[in-house]
Amino acid sequence: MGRWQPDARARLQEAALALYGERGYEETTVAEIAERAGLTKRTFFRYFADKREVLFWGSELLQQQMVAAIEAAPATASALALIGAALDAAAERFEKVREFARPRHRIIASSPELTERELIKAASLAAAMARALRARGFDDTAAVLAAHTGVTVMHVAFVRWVDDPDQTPFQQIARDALAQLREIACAG
Amino acid sequence: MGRWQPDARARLQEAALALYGERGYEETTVAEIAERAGLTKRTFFRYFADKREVLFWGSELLQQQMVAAIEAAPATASALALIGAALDAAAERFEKVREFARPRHRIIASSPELTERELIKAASLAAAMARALRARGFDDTAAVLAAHTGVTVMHVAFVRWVDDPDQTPFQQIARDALAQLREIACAG
DNA sequence: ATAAGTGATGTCACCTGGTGTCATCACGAT
DNA sequence: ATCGTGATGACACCAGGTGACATCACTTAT
Repeated sequence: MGRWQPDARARLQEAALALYGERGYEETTVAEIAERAGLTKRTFFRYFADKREVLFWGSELLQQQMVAAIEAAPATASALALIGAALDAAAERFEKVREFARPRHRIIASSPELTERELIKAASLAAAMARALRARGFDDTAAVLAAHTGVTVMHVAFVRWVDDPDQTPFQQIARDALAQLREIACAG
Repeated sequence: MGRWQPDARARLQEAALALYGERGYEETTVAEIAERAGLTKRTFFRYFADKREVLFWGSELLQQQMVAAIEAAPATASALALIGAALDAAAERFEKVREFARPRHRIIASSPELTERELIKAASLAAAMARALRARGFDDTAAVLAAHTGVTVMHVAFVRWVDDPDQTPFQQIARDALAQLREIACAG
């Protein structure tokens, strides 16, 4: 083994998740996270842009998979069908990280600063989905509306899923929510 | 005139808007804003919780008016009709501040930090609208979906409105967007 | 085998956002 | 004239974040 332990990034993530959970986000210091990981504050900021980002590393993966699902759907698909395909992709990803999703979500929900960061990630996801929809011929307004709507449905479903005692699959919860949205928009 | 010039808050807001516009948000220091307003850094933080909040003071007014519009609508109104009423209220408010809306929006869009703050304000608005919808008998999921959808439509319309060379009324742009959303959700 | 180079880390100094605490001063009330 | 009150200033301090440079293990060329 060399001078440096491997997986510095993963160690920092684990340390941060643990400390944020134990003592709260605001009460945790970057220096403490780094120390717990056997590193220094300066090194923390070489791996993560700021104190919040350590909880969001890897969130581009979800974005990539949802965009890919939109691109891969049959050419005849409606906007709502494309959103459904993206949500199925999200379901696949979420089920894979179920174990971490709950504590992470609890931490984020407990801090306005972290909630802000999550919201801008969601906005970035929506923008990426809108690009994919535009690329499939939808006009700008329709693409943006559909993309944001999809992200909203995802978020609503996520909150229900992460605290669901029955462990209902995300896919089912999301599909129900999407159907409910359709009712709202088409009724009256 | 006494020791203190009046309207310290307004002076701080003006100074901040001017400096953020001239030199950029990140490049502007709270001490500089305070100095331009004839005050000190400490006093700035007595009026505003942080460097971002100075651009968002008064945003509860929009929320109050949109919620009030939902509460005041006829009892038979559908969820979509209630969103429409809320958007009309937003239109009224936006037209009143048209002059400031553009430079302020430019500044916010230029800084991720400020965008984050705007997003959490939007989320708070959506939560308030969802409460109002629940109070009118909608179940939780429907209320949250409708409220977020309304905020999305508002935002899409706002971005078009603020840069529209024809100065089309916000109300019209928002109504068009809402109709387009309906098409998306009900088609296919 | 030794020297040079490379990449990850540590060290240190520094700026700025943000807060707690106490002093100060103008004003109104007594 | 005195006293209280509320807004402000002054000052010290902490933590997030960054730039610059030193350090050390490991690799590669000679």
